[in-house]
Order: sequence, then C-alpha cells, then structure tokens
Amino acid sequence: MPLVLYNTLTRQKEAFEPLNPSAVGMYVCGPTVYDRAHIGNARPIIVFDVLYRLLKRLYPSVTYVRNITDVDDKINARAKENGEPISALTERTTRMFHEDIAALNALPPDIEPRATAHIAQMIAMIETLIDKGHAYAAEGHVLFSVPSMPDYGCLSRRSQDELVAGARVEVAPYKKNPADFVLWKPSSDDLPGWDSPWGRGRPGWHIECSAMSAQYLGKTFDIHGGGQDLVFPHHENEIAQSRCAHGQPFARYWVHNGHLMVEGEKMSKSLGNFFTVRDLLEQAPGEAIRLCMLSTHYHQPLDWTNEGLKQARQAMDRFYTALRNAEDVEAVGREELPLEMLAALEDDLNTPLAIAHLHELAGALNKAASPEEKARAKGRLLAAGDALGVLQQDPEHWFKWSAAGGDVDEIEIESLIRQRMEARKARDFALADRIRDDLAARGILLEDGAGGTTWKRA
RNA sequence: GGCCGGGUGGCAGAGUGGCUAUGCAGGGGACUGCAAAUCCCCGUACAUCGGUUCAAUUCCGGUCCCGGCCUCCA
Repeated sequence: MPLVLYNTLTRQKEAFEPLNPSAVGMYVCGPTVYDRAHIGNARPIIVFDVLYRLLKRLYPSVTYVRNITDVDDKINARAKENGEPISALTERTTRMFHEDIAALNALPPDIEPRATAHIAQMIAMIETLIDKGHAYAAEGHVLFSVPSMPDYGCLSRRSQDELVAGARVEVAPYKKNPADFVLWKPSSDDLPGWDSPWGRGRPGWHIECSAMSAQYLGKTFDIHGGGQDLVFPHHENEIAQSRCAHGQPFARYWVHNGHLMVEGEKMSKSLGNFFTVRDLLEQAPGEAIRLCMLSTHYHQPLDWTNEGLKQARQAMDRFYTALRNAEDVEAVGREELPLEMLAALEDDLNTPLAIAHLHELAGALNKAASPEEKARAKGRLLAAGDALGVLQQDPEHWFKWSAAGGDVDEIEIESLIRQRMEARKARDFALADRIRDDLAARGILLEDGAGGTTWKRA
C-alpha cells in the first residue's frame, strides 16, 4: 500500500506520489524564537518527525527543511522588554528549542535555515513580484496585490469578497486593497533592518518561507506542513508569493496538524493552563510526552490532560517491561518494520492504530515461549517503536528516570533489595514487606521476577 | 455570517456496509509467601430523526450539540 496523506489543498486523502522519488522534499514551518517552546509547538514537531521517519524508510533520499524565524516583531518586543540584544535572545531561544525537542526524540531536520541569513533571497523575490505586477511599493512598504492573483484563497477556500467583508483590522492607508499583505516594511533605527530598494527595512512574515523553501527544495516540491492555524493567512500567502514569483506550482501536498487543548479548554496564559515543553519534561520522560502526543490522530484536535499523560507513561512502562523481561535475548529483525505497523502509518499517519499495534507486539513478546520466538518478537517491537521514535533506550534507563531535581540513591536501593532478599530467604516476610513498603513510600516499586528483583520509579 | 473538523462503551481513542480495534479503569481466575509484573476470561458502544439497502455505527438528507480558523497564534 502506498503512503496516503490528507491534502488540505483538495480536502481529501490522496496517494503520495513524489515529484522525484529519489529526492523527496518536505518543508515545515518552524518556531519564532522569542520564548520557550510550549506544548502546542511540540505537536507539529513530533507529528512531522514521524512523517520524516516514514519518508526516510520509503524513499532513498529525503530533505526535511524546518526554518527558524529570527526576525519578527514579537522578538523585537521581547528583546526590548528583557533589555537584551536581539541576537542574544534568538540564539538562546534557538538553543533551548533544540534541547527541548531533542528530549522528545525529534530528529534534527536536514536543513534548518534562519530567516536573517536569507534576506537577499527575499528581496530578490519581492523584486520579481513587483516586476510581474503582483506587488507594489508604497510609503516604504511593499505589498502583495491580492487581486492580481485570481485564485488567491484556494487553500483556505475563501473568496476575495469574503476576505474584505470579514476583515477585522483597520486597513492601512497605503494598501490598495484591504486584503493586500506586507512583503517588506520599513524599520526605524532601533529595529533590525536591511538595506533594500525600498529603504532600510525588514521582511514581512510570509516571504521567508517562500524564499527558503525555493532555495533548498526548489520552486515546486512535495510536502509542506504546519499547524492548522497557519492555513490562513500564512500558507495562503506563501502560495500566492511563490506561485506568482515563479510561475509554477508550489507545494503539492499540504499537511496540517490539529490544535491542542488543555484539559478541555483552549490553552492560554490567563487560564493558567499554559505549559512549556520544559515544564512537562520535569514531570514526565520525553518518550511519554511523545507517545501521548501521538495517541490522537494528528488531524484531530488533541486534548492534553494529566490523565492522558499518565496513561501514556503507563503504556511506555508496559512496553519497556516487555523489553526488560526479554533482556536475555538478542533482538532479531529489528530493521524490518512489521507490516501492520507500516500500513497504519502509511494510512495518513494513523498513529493511534500504530500504538494499538505496539500493544499487540508487546503482548506477543510477553507470551513468546521459545528463545527464538522471543528474539523475533523483541525485534518486531523495537522496529515498530523506532517508526514512532520510541523504545530505543535501555529499559533500565527508562525505569530509573526521575523528575528533574528528584535524585535517587541507586546504591542504597540495591542494598535494600539485597537485605530484603536475605529476609525472604530466612522467611522473615514481615521485614521483607517493611523494606518493600518503605521503598514504595519513596516512590520505588519492586517486582520479584524469575531472574531476581527489579525496581522502577512510580 | 463564512470555511473546516467532530459527536463511538466508565474514560481515552481507532475503524468498518454484515465478522464489533487497542489501552486504562472495573469484575473473575492463574502465578506469587503476600504483592507487583505477566497470562487467561468477562463487561456488546457508536448524538438524534428520516432515507437507501437483504443488512448502517459505517452511505445520503434533516435536526441538535461541541470545537477550531477568519491578517502575523503550531
């Protein structure tokens, strides 16, 4: 079965046929680096990481481009607020972003272009748009002329009349049409700016993605992804800029992840349900966060709850328990993705179904009778986990994870376990149970297995 | 108002025109000194009203709810 993706452009699932199967390209809108990544930012990172892993499995060469937006008015405002140079803010935030998403097992993209390193390409593109009659300069600004593109609105399915009728903002006097959007705007001396044919200024938001995707993936490329909220205006405007400048199709498949709610409510700072990835990493291991994120289909809204995170962690415990109990055998066939797993992912990234398969594979491993069967079952579970970006660490490491700051003394625990073993041998179960209870009170759970006693954090 | 998604068992969450996932929680059993983990068994759900059909949770239409987006928020 071929890969099928829901394409926002056509509003239906379509078989994915790359332009060039030996060079697949994917562009995903990355972060604006002015603050820590929040949990909502993490969803596209994880979703498109799964897609990237799948594409790499299906095609010999995949180029994944995810930009860093390091010029933006929110950045300017935050830097001013902090009293620090803009570059200090963007560099620090970029570093923290990398740390946070690495903890979620997201592979780095092949190319991670920064907007400020591509100003020349943006200016060139804007000049082309002016030359072709799709843009005009006015009062130091350059605006894209929406009426110059007859099928503007094809992605979000809006007509130009609706846009004008629904416009909520005050229309700037230099706009010829209320729907026109900014390609370039002037900068005062205290703001970042670059020399341009229209004076010193800075780019509008949308142009960077058009310029950078063209540079690294070509004018027409396979997949463009991002959050659902970007469909309009950001992606609509990218399409307008790129198609009008290049005179050829832009991205062929548009993939958008749904939004995230927290405990049934929209996430917002005022409701106090706003979490950063960092906050979450202090409560749960990255893999649990990742599994939780993948347990709802990417296209659906996801309700992020404490209970959901707890269940994801329990599920990971179950998988790692199966692996820990199969420690004695070497996995066989771990490079080969089980077919049902591949089928689930190829069907528009059905990760909830894929996770169900993970449970079945863990059950099969638990039930495996012979060492040969066990080795094969272990290989299958590991391969399936790898497709989702989980289960690749040492089970012992997983079970000994502790929240940041909460140190456990492993030496002491091992010593207490030995004391308990002695007590059990002497049939002093009162003492043995007291040791177990004391450890439990400290969040350490003991499990007596055939091969001895193991422990894990509650 | 416009555009888009939804309403599935106690909860989460896939899926399907007839064979009714998966996990958690709950009940029973095996194993265990007792537990834990693991294994086995058990709970027959698809908002509502019509229609199509031999057969609909799944297709079509109406109704009622819920959510998102509508100019810089992933």
